[in-house]
Amino acid sequence: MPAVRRSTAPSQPASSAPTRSTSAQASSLSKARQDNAREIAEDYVEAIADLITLTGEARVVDLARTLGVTHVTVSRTITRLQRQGFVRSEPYRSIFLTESGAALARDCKSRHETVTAFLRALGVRRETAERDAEGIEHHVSDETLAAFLKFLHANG
Amino acid sequence: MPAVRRSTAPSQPASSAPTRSTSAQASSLSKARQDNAREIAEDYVEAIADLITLTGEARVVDLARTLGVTHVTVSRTITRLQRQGFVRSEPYRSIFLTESGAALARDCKSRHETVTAFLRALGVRRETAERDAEGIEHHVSDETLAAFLKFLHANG
DNA sequence: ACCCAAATGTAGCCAAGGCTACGAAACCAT
DNA sequence: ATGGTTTCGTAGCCTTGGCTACATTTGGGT
Ligand SMILES: [Mn+2]
Ligand SMILES: [Mn+2]
Ligand SMILES: [Mn+2]
Ligand SMILES: [Mn+2]
Repeated sequence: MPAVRRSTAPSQPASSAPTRSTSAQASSLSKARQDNAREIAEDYVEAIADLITLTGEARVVDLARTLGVTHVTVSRTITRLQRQGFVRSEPYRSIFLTESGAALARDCKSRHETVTAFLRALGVRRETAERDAEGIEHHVSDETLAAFLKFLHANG
Repeated sequence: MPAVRRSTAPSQPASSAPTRSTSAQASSLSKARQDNAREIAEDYVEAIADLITLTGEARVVDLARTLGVTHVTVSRTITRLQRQGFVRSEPYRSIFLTESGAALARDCKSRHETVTAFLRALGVRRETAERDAEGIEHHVSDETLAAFLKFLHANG
């Protein structure tokens, strides 16, 4: 008798179906992948802006402390951010934001604060709101952000 | 005269300050890094569960379409998920969720739906809600999720 | 049975984020 | 000015997510 082969589950035609209805979902999902580097960039420029405001300059060690990574990781990432035009820096000097980088930082900080305030308004504890906002901030579209602001204005 | 050295910005003591106040923030941020693989895992198990429900089985090609990546990427990721105990699969066969994987899938799907419904309730358009939820779902803590649900019940 | 198209796997490449270890530069006191 | 501490850079390693090109296995049709 022929070996049983076939998996142990099926019981339905399967296959051939998913081809069109899923493509919409695919775009939502595939996006989320490559965007990792962009999220990192956002956290960096925001941290750099904060450090400059708070201490006058952004140094590698300070960024490493703020971001919770080693100075090596910061150093290499700064190289990438410079290549992408968000910062400029010279060896052993502190780091500066370019116009583009500063603009991104402003945008990120704004989103960060809106998300945090929104979660707080919903009754989430400060610590949790801060933690969740740190991740959520990178995924709120302008439309959703507007909805958050509208809610805040209505429940101020 | 001694070369000018020093960067072109400062004007403040700088340094030495950020060391304690930043550590809280660091934990929020450092988290967001390594968690990338976990987010991917969540999207995979959720997609696998959906495919099994919809078509009876989850095959590599279907996953590739759903997730918007090539079958090669899916294949390798499945290997990792198997190593981590979320799925089991044999060469050329369809993919199954383990108990652990199924549990994670249920949790993710639940979060996904709650976030989507919440955004919809806030007035965000369906398409935008779907897209944003796909990213936000991975960053919502139990506490925040509870706040979302509370809002939904109050504004059902 | 056989053949071919589709599905899956493999090899090998890249970018990115993380790390440790170690060397070089800068800075601060003495 | 010199030396020690701190900061920064480099080398080299790992993991992961993506890809193309190519090999292999399945499975359906003739
Ligand atoms: Mn963040
Ligand atoms: Mn932030
Ligand atoms: Mn997702
Ligand atoms: Mn999802």
